[in-house]
Amino acid sequence: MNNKSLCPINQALEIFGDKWTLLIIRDILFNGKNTYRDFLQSEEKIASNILADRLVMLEKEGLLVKKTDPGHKQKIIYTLTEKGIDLLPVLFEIGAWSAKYKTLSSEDKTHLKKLRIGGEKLQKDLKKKFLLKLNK
Amino acid sequence: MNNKSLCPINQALEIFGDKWTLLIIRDILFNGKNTYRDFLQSEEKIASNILADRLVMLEKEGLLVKKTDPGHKQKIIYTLTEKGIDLLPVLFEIGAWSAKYKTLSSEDKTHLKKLRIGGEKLQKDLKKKFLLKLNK
DNA sequence: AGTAACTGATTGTAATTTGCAAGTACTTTT
DNA sequence: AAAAGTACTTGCAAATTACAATCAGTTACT
Repeated sequence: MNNKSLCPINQALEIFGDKWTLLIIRDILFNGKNTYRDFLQSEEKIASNILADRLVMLEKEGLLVKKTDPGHKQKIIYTLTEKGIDLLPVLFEIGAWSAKYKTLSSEDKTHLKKLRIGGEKLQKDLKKKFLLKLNK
Repeated sequence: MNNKSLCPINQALEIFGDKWTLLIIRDILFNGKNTYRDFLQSEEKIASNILADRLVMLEKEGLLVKKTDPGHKQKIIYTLTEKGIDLLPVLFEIGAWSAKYKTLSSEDKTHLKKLRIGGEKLQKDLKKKFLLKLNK
């Protein structure tokens, strides 16, 4: 499934047009996860080989970087680059769509409502927060 | 790959989290396509069995409806429902992301620039246009 | 009326991707 | 020294996708 076209939608889908990639990015952006274990343990139970594959791909594509935790040689912290952080608006719109058409848990509903009310500002703040993480 | 979780992102991805579904919707929304042949002939060369599968799924999920062309019994016109049309913001954001990070054809670049300048208004107009199509 | 082209599919088979369970190699904790 | 935690890797079965061919009804042409 390689390079079907130069269409912007298609080019984007060649990176995150699958069932798992955006879930990993969601975990980082909304659920505070940043290690292999974190991702493995998330609700949807991604398989370890798929996870490894996607992490390599996302790094290759420049959406995230690996950093070893200082004082914890074995631990690897996955951090989004700006290119990755900039998927925030995409995830917001997907969330908004689900909020309108899917039955969600009341937890998710209030969470999404907050996001909708916060809107632009909240997205900017979130982006700033992750850019800080990236640069330290 | 069924019902991994109730997370809004995941629920959405279970519908359009693959390489093809959003391309079909893009074709309808941005490229004026609305028949099986149209979709088959688009740049990325979707296989006919995959296309058939996705169209059935999208109808089942309520994102599009089939209408037979009056005066052309064989021809089936695929039309987005509001649920489908409401993926417009998602596609916009994906386009914006690609505009920032991918090398695009100059054609696509000017197209996306127009969309960015048009912004909200353009999205509203597009939605109205497709709602009209749906209701006639 | 007969034939060719067009329509939305379906079928069969090979290639690819995913899912699952187990294992590896190294590090940190106890 | 042993146990638990870390990021993966491996092997194999199952599911999905890709590709080419075919089908059956409809429309257009002569």
